[in-house]
Amino acid sequence: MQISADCQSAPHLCPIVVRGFDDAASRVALQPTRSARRFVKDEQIYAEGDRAGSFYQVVWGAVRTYKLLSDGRRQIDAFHLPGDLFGIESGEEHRFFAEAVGEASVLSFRRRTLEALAGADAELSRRLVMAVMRSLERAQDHMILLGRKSALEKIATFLLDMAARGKNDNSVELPMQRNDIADYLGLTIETVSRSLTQLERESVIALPSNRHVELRNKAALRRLNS
Amino acid sequence: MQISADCQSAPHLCPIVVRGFDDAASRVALQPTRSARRFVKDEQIYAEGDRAGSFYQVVWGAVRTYKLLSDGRRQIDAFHLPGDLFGIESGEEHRFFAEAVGEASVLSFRRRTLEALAGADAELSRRLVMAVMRSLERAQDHMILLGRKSALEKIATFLLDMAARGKNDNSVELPMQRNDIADYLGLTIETVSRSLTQLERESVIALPSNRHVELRNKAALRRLNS
DNA sequence: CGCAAGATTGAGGTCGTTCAAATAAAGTGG
DNA sequence: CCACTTTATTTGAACGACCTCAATCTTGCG
Repeated sequence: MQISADCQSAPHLCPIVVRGFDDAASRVALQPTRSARRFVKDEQIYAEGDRAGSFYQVVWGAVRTYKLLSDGRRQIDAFHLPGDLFGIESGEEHRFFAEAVGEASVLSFRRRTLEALAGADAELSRRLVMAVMRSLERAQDHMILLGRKSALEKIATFLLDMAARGKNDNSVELPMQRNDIADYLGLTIETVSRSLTQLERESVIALPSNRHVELRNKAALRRLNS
Repeated sequence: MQISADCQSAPHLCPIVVRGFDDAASRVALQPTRSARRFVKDEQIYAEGDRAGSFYQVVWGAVRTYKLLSDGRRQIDAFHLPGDLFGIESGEEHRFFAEAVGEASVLSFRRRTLEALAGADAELSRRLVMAVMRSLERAQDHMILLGRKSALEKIATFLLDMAARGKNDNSVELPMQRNDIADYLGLTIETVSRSLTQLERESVIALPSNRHVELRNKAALRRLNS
């Protein structure tokens, strides 16, 4: 696939640029193996233990990566939105499961290609470090949430984060259902639901529909965010 | 400071090699700014918000990195043992507090020096990615612990991890106190104490002293580990 | 419309916390 | 080395936040 002006007319077929990968050199270096692949809701992109021959970038839709305990308990470590890279590994195997949250379009890149190019291109390599570092920072921020925040604080942090990642600052379109939110925040669906209801009762948010949250009182959310 | 044969006679003055940084080139590249600095128990190495001009390597002792919520709740994200690097940042500021757990000796490296060298040395750069990736993997494993494991499972995982990192597989010398374990596992000191006591009652471990744990039944611990 | 899946709500239970007290260990100065 | 203080750890009892189980309500979709 060639990166071309078609990206204007058919953006879903082209790699979305992310901070740190937005110059011409990187775009060539990161040329995907083929055009974007479409996944249906809950379709698996890769499984834990799969050989990590590729990594991925969300074009549109959302992707969840998660781990499972032997008895089925699930911890979602991240939601990946358009532009986000996921599936980069240091070892030979994927350490998570990756699934489409809803319908999603995902580009894949050959890992060996990037490694070869990164070996020759120090700047690209430095940028790859930065991309991984950003994942690390997200993971680290999530640890204090999981370990030390109350249910209400978790929900507040989650909503503010989703708002910051979306287009509109005060209106959040959630790509995932309660199920996924619960497993991301280390809660049950019931507690997620009750917390959202409570915030709505207190007029901190409005819930016009299941997937749509209006942030009415961001100051209150920020106070909960600590 | 020169890397020399003195490292044999006075190892605490020399950079400890870590996997991925153990060849001659890396040793020169990672030449520390000065000899190891010694920190007393609970002494701060850097604070959240400090300019991240250096990063560090533990020579001996242990270091904790942690975040605080506004009301003082603390989440320790990692314990750093001899050989471990910490304090590598993608931005300009440190995102954690770092303190010596007990008495500790720590080497520091100028960040700008490494960045310059990594720009010229693709291999060193690739290894830096790997080092950061290993941190990321640790953080990701810790998320499922914090979000989905019970107190007993958390303690079991912690003990097995400490055992794997230490010299002796069945005898763990803990460098930190209950306080730190609690804030690492997202528990209270009381729950940590009760969980350890319970494992001792069940003869899964023995506690000859506060800081010393003998793993008597690793199979049982692994079962709890998931 | 009718069904299945998702979300909410309620009631009750549980695991981990909180608060309090007792015990043990580690310093400290004589 | 011992008495004394301080700090760390353990233990107990009661509470509470979140979970579990169950029922109801809502939404989405053939």
